[in-house]
Amino acid sequence: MTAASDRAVDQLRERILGGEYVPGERLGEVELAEKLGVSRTPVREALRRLAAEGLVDITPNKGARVIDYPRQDLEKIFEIRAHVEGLAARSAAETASMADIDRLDELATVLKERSEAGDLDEVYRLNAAYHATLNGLAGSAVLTSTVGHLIHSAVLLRTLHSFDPAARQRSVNHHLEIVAALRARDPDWAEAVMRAHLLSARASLLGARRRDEENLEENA
Amino acid sequence: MTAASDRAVDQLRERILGGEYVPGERLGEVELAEKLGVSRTPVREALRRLAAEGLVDITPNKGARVIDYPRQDLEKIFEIRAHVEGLAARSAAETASMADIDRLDELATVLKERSEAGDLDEVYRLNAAYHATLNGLAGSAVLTSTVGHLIHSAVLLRTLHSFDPAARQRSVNHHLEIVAALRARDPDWAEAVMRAHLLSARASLLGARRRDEENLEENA
DNA sequence: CGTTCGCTAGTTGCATACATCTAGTCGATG
DNA sequence: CATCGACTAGATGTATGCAACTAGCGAACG
Repeated sequence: MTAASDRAVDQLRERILGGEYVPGERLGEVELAEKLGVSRTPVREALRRLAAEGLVDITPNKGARVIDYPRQDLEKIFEIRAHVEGLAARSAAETASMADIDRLDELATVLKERSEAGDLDEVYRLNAAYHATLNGLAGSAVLTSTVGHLIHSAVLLRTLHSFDPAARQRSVNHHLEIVAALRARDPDWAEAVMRAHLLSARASLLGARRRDEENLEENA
Repeated sequence: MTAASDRAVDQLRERILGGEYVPGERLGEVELAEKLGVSRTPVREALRRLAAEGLVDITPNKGARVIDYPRQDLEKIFEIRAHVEGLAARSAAETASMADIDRLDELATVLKERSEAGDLDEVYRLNAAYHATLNGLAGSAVLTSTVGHLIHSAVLLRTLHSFDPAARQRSVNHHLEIVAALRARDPDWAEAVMRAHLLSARASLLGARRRDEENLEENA
């Protein structure tokens, strides 16, 4: 479970989150083993671990596929995140060090730049890093791993792609405002903004779905 | 990942949750393989899956141990559960069928009996079943699996053992009240009781810790 | 006497061979 | 001609052998 298996997990995760494998796509063991230059054993391990992270779905005797959540679940994910990450933001406001907050500030600032430049891929990465960092500051391994799964599922479905420019700007501002709340050591404020941030994302998602359905009707 | 591996997972989970292996205890692959009558491969699979469920902790090249959360994390777990299962109760109040509610009612009723009879082992089992059922009613696989991990960690540490009789009776009453809220189709009520239920459990936990520390001082 | 190096036993990680299951195709039969 | 069944290729599941790593002990050296 060292070199080979770890590398397999990292590479697979990156490829899945990077969109190289689309949701629902089959992930054959032998194919992956050849592509990664290892035997099937570490590949199996990797697939099991990714299943644990919620990135792939394994059916006995039938193999692994990239997970494909229904849209409804995705909305639920944002509701849960609104609560759980709200808690994390609250904790962070109470315990984070100045160095931690500075790091978060840096992420939020660069994120704002990249967003204004229209570099969506980088916005993804930074957004994930921002949330992962903040959740880590809550200082509870349980909380971090809990939310980790949820974030993966969301990134997977390219949530941000559905954002219209106005929503994206709101999102960027939320990130900065949360940093301000942390600096002010104000748990209530931090929690409230984080909740707003994620519920706003959820709303954008609903809007995107409505647009998708309308487009479908047009093309029908 | 069929017969052998599944059986291994089920047996190990039962033994861990049943307290046969205590937190921190080492879980050697060969030993388990012999005990379960299979080879090391399915045992390894099983350990990885249990790690995914949050029941064991695997360190590369050093093997698996039963997980051992610090008390602090346990409190965090109940905070998160209060939020997430609160959501689940809300959803259930909106969508559960009468048959579902009857099933939950049955569980809560038997649980009350067993609690009054002092049968704590059975109370554990029924309590876990009650929460698992209710979370399942929310109709979101994501939510169910998210909370599943959290519940495992809690059961693992024998939370209920720390309950004094008064707290246990409160807990039993909460279960029944939630059923009533579901029958009334009142999401707000259901959510509020569930939150109270879990925050009450968290408070009992804090009380138990205080008692433990006092006992330690006495024995010192 | 304490520290460090090397050895050894035991465990985990990886690769490979074999067993079992699934799905698709071809052919036989009503 | 349609349908059912057996066969076959390809995949996953399991077992086992070998390699690499960890930890613990003991002896040699400073």
